[in-house]
Amino acid sequence: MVSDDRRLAVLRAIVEDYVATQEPVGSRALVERHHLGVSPATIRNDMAALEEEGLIAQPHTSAGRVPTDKGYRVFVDRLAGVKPLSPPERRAIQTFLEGAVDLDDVVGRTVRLLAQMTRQVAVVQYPSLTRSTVRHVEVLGLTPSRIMLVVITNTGRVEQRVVDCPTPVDDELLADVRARLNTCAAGKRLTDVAAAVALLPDSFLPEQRPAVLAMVATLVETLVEESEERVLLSGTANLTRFGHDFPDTVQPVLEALEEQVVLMRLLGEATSPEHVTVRIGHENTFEGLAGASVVTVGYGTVGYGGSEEVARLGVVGPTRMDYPGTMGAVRAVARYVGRILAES
Amino acid sequence: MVSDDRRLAVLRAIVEDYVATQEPVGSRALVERHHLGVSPATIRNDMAALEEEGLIAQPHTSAGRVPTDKGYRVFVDRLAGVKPLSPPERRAIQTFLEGAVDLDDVVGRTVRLLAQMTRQVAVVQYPSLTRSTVRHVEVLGLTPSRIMLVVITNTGRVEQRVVDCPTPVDDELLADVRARLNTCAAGKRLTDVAAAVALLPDSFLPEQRPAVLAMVATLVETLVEESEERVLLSGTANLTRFGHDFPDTVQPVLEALEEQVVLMRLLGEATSPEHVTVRIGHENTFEGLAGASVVTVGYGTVGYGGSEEVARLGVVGPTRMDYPGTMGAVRAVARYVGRILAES
DNA sequence: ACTGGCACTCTGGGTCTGACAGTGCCAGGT
DNA sequence: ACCTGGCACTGTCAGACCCAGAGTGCCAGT
Repeated sequence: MVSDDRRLAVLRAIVEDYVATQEPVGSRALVERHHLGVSPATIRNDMAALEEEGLIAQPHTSAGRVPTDKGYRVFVDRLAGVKPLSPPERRAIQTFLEGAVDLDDVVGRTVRLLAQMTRQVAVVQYPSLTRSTVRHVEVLGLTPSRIMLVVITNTGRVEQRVVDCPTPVDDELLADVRARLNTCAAGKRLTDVAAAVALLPDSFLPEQRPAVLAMVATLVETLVEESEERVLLSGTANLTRFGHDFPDTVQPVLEALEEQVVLMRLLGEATSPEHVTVRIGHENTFEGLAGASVVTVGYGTVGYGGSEEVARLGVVGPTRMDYPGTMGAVRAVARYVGRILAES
Repeated sequence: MVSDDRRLAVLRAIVEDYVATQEPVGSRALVERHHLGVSPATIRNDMAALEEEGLIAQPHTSAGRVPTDKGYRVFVDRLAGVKPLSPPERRAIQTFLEGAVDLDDVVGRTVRLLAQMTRQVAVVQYPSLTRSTVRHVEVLGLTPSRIMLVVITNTGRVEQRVVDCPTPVDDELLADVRARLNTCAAGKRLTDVAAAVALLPDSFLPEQRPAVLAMVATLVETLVEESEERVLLSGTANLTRFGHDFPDTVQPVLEALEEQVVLMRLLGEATSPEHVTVRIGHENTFEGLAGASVVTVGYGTVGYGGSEEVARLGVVGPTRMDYPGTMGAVRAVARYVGRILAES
């Protein structure tokens, strides 16, 4: 059918215009701006059909049409590509990220960059502990019975925890534990460390065992707990830009973004780890985000023979967002971050 | 003068009512709620005098009066005390904070707690590096020419940085550097470390010197740079609660809060380190915060013979806030955090 | 020094109106 | 079978208008 093609063209035009103007778009404006070679009346028929299918809706009788969540879905899936960035933009990303001095700085710069580029709220997950490996375990005596454990991962992340040992630990034992912990754990994936060190205490003298047990237990606990990973947020001020229909829209979003758990779910629920994932409006499981869309993608170290995803990043914005542009920005930033991480 | 006393009482009543109702308060309502034993007309005279002094103002002719920034200032300085918390509240603080497992957790819990208690935006500065001391420096070889430095402070904070050395470094040299760095730096205040390690490279063999120099330089740089300290933020959703006169009020505040620099200034500009400091409206140097008040206080380790301030925390809210209550909450939280930090 | 009374002024909310934009449908043309 | 022009209909939005209410300032009286 010829009309099916045109209907989709109309949908695309509606989405584009609505995103640009923020106002319901009518049949006349449509034929004027997009040089479809037909009359408004014809468009109206197509619009009626689109509305029938649930892809667009009108706020009230005799207002223009507005895309529904489902309409955006079709737009994203079938009508829009990912808009690649211009070379200058790419250069800007690269130079900005390359200035970072450590992992915190990389993540911090990334989140700010993303917020600024998309003019929306950006979310970046710290590189995952569970998928990365242990580079080194350090054991330090603070006092005879207080030990500090420091774990350093191959992504440059550092975790530390203080342990209260039941019995004092002398320097010799300390060095011993350090050495043996490292032989057991170094190079292992964090998820595998628990198994690797499980039998370690047995190889120590009985009177040393309680202290060693405490340390090992804390180590394992640290790795497990911290795999509830941290996320960084930036650009909340951008939310106020669409503050016309305020607090109803912004308040729940802000609240959602303050909940670590919700954030993690947002990032985690991606269907495909590799490609840019878009969740539109009610597709979000958290109801406060019913009016928001989330665009995410995995990023990670690429290069060691195949890409391995380490964590995710993305942005949160209103359903009426520039999907191609946002997806392009998110994807580009993810690639560059992955590259930076791989280098360090 | 007897009337001077009453005038202040009127000011207090106006502030309290306005904070409670968010609406301009008139002479009639005043005499009804606060049983001042005089007639509205008398109050009106007092109000006229207060307005003369610039302590209150009326939004338009024939509306009630609203406190000015200057009025709040007088209220805070002369009329209001710090409202102590109830014992149950104190217990709640304590148990909540005691559950923390490491420094990040302490700071994270603190900021969330403060936001929740005051129902405003909370800001907590990480315990300062510059005022704290080095507990341990760890030097790790990642590859022969890539070294990772890890600094652990007495507040439990960890900073790490990767160094690219001009020449390869073998394990022996590594151990040597580690040992000597620690003898030089351990126990020193971070600000003094630069001086303490300045001469260190000279004691190494000429061919080792470049590598050692690189490490020392990075170490010093880390300590200096990171003393631009980090701050944590929570409760931005609370801003929407007074969203009546929206974006104009909230937008600049959100923007200000995203700027690390502004945040640091906010916390840093306190006049007195020990006591709760309140900056009201235009007293804030950042103009985006002209409609906001900032309540801050220093916190730190107490106990080692005298209290030493380590960092600051506080909240940001509208000028029309409950000052006594907010000040009480801020002070109480600061005390408990200080105690927790001292213990660990 | 305080009070009651009075005239004045401004805001806020309610209703009403006309202009406007956009639709749905129908009848006619290709 | 599809497109088009025309027309009647419907809802929103902005402006005009008005009234009631709240609050003030001032003055004369106690």
